Amino acid sequence: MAATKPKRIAGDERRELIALAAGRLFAANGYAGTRMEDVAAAAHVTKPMVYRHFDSKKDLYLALLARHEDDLPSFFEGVDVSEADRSADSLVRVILEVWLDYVRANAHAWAMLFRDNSGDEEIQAFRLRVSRTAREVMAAFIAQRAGSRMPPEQVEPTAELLTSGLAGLAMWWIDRPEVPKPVVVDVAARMSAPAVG
Amino acid sequence: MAATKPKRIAGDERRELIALAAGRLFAANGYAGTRMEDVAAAAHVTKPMVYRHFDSKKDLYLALLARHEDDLPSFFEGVDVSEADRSADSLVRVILEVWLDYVRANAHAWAMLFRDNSGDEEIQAFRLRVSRTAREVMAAFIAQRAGSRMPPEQVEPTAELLTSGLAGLAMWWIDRPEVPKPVVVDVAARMSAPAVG
DNA sequence: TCTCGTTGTTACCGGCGAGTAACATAGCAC
DNA sequence: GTGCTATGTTACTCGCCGGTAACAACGAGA
Repeated sequence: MAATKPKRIAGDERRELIALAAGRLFAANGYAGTRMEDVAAAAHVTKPMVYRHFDSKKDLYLALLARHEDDLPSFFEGVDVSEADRSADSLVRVILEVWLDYVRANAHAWAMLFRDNSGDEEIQAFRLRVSRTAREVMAAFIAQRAGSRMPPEQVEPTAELLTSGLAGLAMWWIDRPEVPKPVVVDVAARMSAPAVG
Repeated sequence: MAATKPKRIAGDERRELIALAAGRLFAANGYAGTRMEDVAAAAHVTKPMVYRHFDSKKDLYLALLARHEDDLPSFFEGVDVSEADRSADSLVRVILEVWLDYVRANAHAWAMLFRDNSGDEEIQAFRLRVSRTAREVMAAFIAQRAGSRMPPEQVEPTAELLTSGLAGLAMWWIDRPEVPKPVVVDVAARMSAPAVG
């Protein structure tokens, strides 16, 4: 739409443009919620061009996931490992900083790898609402218990970390019936302590 | 297939059987990965029966989500709030116990509300692999830093809680560009401390 | 026993979207 | 200029699956 005349572009370059567009769409709308025609349109091409570069929709999606997976370890390279002069706490903070930079710079990749995505807008909205409620309940609890010891602007992100972490821990436990409950309680209690201890 | 003769059952009862079967399938295979015909078969009925009780596939899915959402607060009722004689830490542990009981008893509901589910088996497998790798890396880090202070069987669940929590925190931050990075670093560092401090 | 509403089935429609065949042309090699 | 290949398009096919019409029979109540 920028150019009325379809511009001819080298294959490898076009492939990158398609991958880029597809990454955005998949991250935003999920696998089922993204149509190949949309991908093509977003890359300013038509469907057969997409299929010239990727065998199938799943192939395209998995290719993107694989690429992002390969990129992941690269963020470690940013960590300055001259930790001799660093306190333990300081090292962790450096790692977290680099990690957050990576996340910001690769939001699409992060979303594809870790964000939930049913593909349906209404369902998405419902789950967002549930998550928000859980976060609010948790935030209220944290504010009540950690109150004065935590800056207000840190309450919500702390609540998000805890609810997400506990939800993940729950799934982990569901998949491992052999793990005794006290173990999980101990873990959850210890990790919750900085927020609600 | 148990009975060769199709058994006649009261409407409300049938509706519950369909909801139950659908819950299992949706939790296991996700929204896109579940066909209405499968739901019907799992409830030992045919498709039109499902549509007699639920207007559409989405209606069925949302009805289940809504039901589970309504059930959620019920687990709080199990908490003995006579906290006067309880230490702060003990109260948190009681809450966690009750919560875990709820999770075990309602695994399908929990999975529908919080588990990611693309619907495609291969994609699912890929994401599981990425999560497992992340958990392993984190577990190694925790073992190295918290080493002697943590029982070995608690390392993996702790790693799972942290990776899930940080992934969630990252998504939260991506959606809120206005939040300054130091806030997120502070939160992540404080909450990580019990594991890697 | 006859009726009628409820429970159930078989056998279909229709559309959406993944994937493709066949054709068009830009532009480099010579 | 004259091919020849890589890049691009139009215009389809086709299967899957959500949803439905039409019909069958059970069994409670008269």
